[in-house]
Amino acid sequence: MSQQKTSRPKARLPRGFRDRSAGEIAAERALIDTIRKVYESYGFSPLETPAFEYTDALGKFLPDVDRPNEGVFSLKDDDEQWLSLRYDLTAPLARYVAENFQNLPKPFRRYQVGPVWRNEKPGPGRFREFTQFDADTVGSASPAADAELLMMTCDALEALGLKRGEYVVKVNSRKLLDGVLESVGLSPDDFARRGIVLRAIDKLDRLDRKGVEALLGNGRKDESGDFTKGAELQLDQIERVLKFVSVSHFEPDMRTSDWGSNFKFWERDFGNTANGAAGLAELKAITGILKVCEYDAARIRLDPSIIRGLDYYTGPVFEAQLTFPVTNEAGETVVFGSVAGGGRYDDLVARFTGQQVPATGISIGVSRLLTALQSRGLTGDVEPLIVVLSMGDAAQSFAIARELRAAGLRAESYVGTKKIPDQLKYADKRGAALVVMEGEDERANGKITIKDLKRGAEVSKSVESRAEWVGARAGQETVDRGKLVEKVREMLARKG
RNA sequence: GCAGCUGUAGCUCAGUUGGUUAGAGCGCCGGAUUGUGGAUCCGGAGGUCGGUGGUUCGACCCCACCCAGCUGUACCA
Repeated sequence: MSQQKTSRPKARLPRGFRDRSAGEIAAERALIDTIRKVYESYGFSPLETPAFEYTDALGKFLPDVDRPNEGVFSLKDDDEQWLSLRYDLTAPLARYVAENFQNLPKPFRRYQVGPVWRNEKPGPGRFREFTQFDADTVGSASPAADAELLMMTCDALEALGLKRGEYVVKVNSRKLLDGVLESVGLSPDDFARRGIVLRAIDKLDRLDRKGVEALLGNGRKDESGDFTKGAELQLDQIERVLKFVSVSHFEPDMRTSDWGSNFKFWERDFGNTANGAAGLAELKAITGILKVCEYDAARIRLDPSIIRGLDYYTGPVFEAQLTFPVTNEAGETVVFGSVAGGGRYDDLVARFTGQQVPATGISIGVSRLLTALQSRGLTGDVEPLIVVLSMGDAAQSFAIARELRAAGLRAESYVGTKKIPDQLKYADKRGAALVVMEGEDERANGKITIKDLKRGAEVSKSVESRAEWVGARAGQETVDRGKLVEKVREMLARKG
């Protein structure tokens, strides 16, 4: 026996994964339904792809090694080919488009919602399995496609109950930053240093100006003593880069709701570079559309510090942020990061077909958004539950439950083996609204008893002794058997 | 990956300056109460004190290594 003990498995969740129960599921379902309605109203259609893709389709082999990248969950199929769990919904879309190219309408517009997996170290609010909700337009190079996604994101957030000013969708273009770097004298081919600069700018949210300066220069040491290598820029180069991104970050006075003045400022600064000019042209086209459609800078704002993930974005990049404070599980107020992000990726499909297919998309982080919205009381509604106690044979209580279900109510019959007090405890724990009892007494008199658990709980607060509590029969009524459904409806309505 | 902190019952945690049978609360099971959820009381089950090795007459406690978790940081397509 002691041998068996040592081999007993420990009941534990793999780290970075979560169990989710009724309340959260209902809330997520409501959130997804709301977004879905908005996306469908724009003409996007659903697509589902499997959790697994061939690792090379995801582009996730380690450089020069015949083994998948760390960061994805991978396994070898029995034909020796590597499979990986998808880490986002964009790579599977690119594969789908490449595989079905000739049959798809162009532009191809689809939305997809589902879990994605990342094999990384989890942190507070960061998991290895989470849900994303994506919308993409494939096969259009027009800034109209980008502008539409921005407007649709605003509509979705507002459909979820967010007010103007409680969120902001920020736009930038990768080409702008390339223009800045070019004008500063950093070669576009210096990928390593460019990457460090991008990452440093991406950290503006979390670090102060000094920290970002250090990362752009010689490097930075954090509180734990760990050192991060910097981009080795000269002081005047750092100055120019920070001036560009600081439009919205360090100098609130320069934050402008007038898109035009930003453009003038940037044109002077780096409009003469090829990348800079191209980026400005894109953004002007997008903002022109937004203006006419009356999505002003209170909702969608240019922000040069928006960078997003490094690799596949080729033009405009987007990020939606919440502007109100959010309380986390520990009860602390936290600055909530982005709840959606995306951008233009013109080269992804070309990986498969060799032909460039312009594409743009945005992805809502469902799990994160849910956390934020829950603190504002967005919850899914669940039909009240009625528990029928088992007081004779099971068939009897099943019959009552069936009668209630036939009337469109949500009813379950107790299928355990316990006595009445425990059955009531069970109903209580389930959060049931009502309990129905039909024992020998009732049956003999053609009656049935219905108990309102919430009202009973109220009564118990003023009850001292057990005899009194038991005798009170709190919140319950006994009526003619034939009036079951009628009475149940009445009691449910009374609560609401 | 790097750094710091933490591992004792299903959960949250006490505890021993090294000394026989390791504790509490919650939860669970049974009872007081054969058909009434709260409150209260009684009883019970549940632990190789993260693992391995060492020091010692003796280790849950001290030492070394390992493992896991947490926090920060890096990476994050």
